Amino acid sequence: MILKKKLSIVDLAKQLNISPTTVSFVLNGRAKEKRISDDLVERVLKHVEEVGYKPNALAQSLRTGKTKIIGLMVEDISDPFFSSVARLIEEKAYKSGYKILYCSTDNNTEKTKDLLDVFRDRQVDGYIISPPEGIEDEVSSLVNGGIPVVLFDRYFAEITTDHVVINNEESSYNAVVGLINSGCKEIAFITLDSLQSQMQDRLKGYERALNEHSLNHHVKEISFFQDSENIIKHITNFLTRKDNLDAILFATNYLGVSGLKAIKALDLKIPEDLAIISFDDYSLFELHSPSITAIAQPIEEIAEKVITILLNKLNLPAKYKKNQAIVLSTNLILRNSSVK
Amino acid sequence: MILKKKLSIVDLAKQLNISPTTVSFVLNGRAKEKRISDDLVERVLKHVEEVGYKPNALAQSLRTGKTKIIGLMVEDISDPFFSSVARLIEEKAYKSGYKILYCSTDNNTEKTKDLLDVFRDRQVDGYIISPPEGIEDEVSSLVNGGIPVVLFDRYFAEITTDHVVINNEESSYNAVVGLINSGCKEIAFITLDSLQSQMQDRLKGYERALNEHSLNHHVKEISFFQDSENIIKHITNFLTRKDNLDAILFATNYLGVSGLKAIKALDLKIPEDLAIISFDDYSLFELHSPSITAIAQPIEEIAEKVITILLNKLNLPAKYKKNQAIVLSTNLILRNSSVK
DNA sequence: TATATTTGCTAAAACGTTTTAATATACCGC
DNA sequence: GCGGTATATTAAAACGTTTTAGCAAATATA
Repeated sequence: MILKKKLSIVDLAKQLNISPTTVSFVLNGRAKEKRISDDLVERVLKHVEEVGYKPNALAQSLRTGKTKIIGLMVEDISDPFFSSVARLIEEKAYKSGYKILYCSTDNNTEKTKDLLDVFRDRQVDGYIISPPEGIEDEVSSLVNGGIPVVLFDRYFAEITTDHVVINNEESSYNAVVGLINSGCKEIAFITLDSLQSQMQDRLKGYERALNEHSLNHHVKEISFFQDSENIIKHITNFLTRKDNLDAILFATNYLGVSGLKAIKALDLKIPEDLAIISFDDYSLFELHSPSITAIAQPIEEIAEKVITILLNKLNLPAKYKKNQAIVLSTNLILRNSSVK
Repeated sequence: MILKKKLSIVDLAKQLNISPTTVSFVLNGRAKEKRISDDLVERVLKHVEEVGYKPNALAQSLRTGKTKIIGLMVEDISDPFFSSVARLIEEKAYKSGYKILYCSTDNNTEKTKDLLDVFRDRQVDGYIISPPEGIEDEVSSLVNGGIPVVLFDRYFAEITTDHVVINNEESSYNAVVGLINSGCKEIAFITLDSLQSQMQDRLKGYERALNEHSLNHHVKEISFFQDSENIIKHITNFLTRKDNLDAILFATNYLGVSGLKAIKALDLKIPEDLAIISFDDYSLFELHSPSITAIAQPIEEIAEKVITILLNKLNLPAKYKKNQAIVLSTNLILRNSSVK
């Protein structure tokens, strides 16, 4: 890769004594259609190869309106769930010639709106978003404007969009039933004070399981906008106040991690004093002593569905763009923390 | 954010009955310099505000040659170390109006070369790279071409570039000395078969510590291109063959994690049978039983230095662009796994 | 031989900015 | 009332593509 003065398609055309139009047609594979002679096609391609010409992507984008860039907004790229999904999405996107412009929303509505503006200014071709609360209108106008958008991890019930989520309610229902079957009676649900669909559904599943077995509800909602220190404090406080609990379901992996820290500090035994299940599996839960039962999301499948839907929308004619709502199943990985 | 037909600066000018040039000058804060009357400036700004005009970033980039995009290449965005650094870099970049185009290199030389081409085609203004082996020439030509590049986590001794790394040799030296002081005699180093600077330096530190104490070397190099399953197999095999070991230093966090899995499977006791220290701290090491001593990299500081250097290079005149080689210190977090 | 069709290629406009160089008017001193 | 300078604004070129519409020559049709 040597950085000479960059050649333009006009330079190229001059060198070949033909018009830029012809070069462009050849390069865009429209030679047959435009009846460029095979001789000339070959001459162009050979020369392009020789001088190592690369078109200016900006100029192409300006002219065509297509950037081949996908905007990816996740809650937090340093979260293991989101970074794993992002990794897989990136891989598949690059394979189809798309690049990823990314950002973390922090679940912050205003920040997200700004970021959407940035993406729009940059004219990304499509959006992949794990949306915070309060951006329904913005998502709507994108969708109504015919711009490909795929939501994941959560969605807005009020607006029709393509989205890929998991069966949150069923997942937490099954987890809680598992706890009940292993003898737990006072089961807490530690979650975020979030109205996002995935959080609400997880709550519903928890409540349904308890109701069906006539058990007491113990819900602790923690504000999303806390650092890890404070989350631990709140959980510690909750556990100290509620000293009759015998199990906890954590609604996200980082709540689970903070919970484990709190439990360790309080010197409680898992699962004897307290059985544990957490959403979102990862290596920590596997290696922990005792190992932690987790609701594993099908990360590969999520990424696969998200990018496939988006690429289809990007490349297929509008009439095929029916909205898809994909609901994937989780996998309850039973480990020692939930068996009394 | 409503998606009307997008207005151009020309439309705006027509509506105001002035020339696009004037609008452009006002919008770029060059009104004073260009002696646009205060009246007109106000009229323009008011109208821009009213119609919600946003300039087309592509056209701007095409004209100015600046994209306000930074290309970020990390080894693997789903690795906790890299995703944490990426997160912080992203945050600071956005604050200065820069966006991040990112990708994972997989430490794959060819893939990385392709990705560099993609970034160049997209005309990113600057590069942040944790480089794989074999891209010295590509990095050289960027640097020689006057394009801002900052390497991190590792660098190339043969070429002068700005880079931000940690004191790898000293860090592993100190870790090994720690193990020796707590009575270990047969200390293994499990690392990657990598010629990258950080890996070589970590190896050097290990060897120097052993040599100074006349102890036996036990180095296990694992190929980078393995999935986690195979890494565990190799470590298990190594541990089985070398049954006289009493301590291990892992050269990266995921080697550490795989090592813990292997150790668990072999039912060895930490630290009684085997003391453990790993590079790169994260929550798993803190919560593990016993907790795992780790060499923590100063993630905040790394991100801060990287982005500061890059932004300076992007915004300061060329003459100030002296290369900086930053070496930061790690923090050996002593936990139970390394105290016999 | 005149007319239509196909073949092979291109000129010029367009995308939406920024920037250079210029113009036109007003003001000033003398 | 004339040269000079400051003031206020703009026309046009440039960035590097793609694409529309069209031209000329060659071939087919009648």
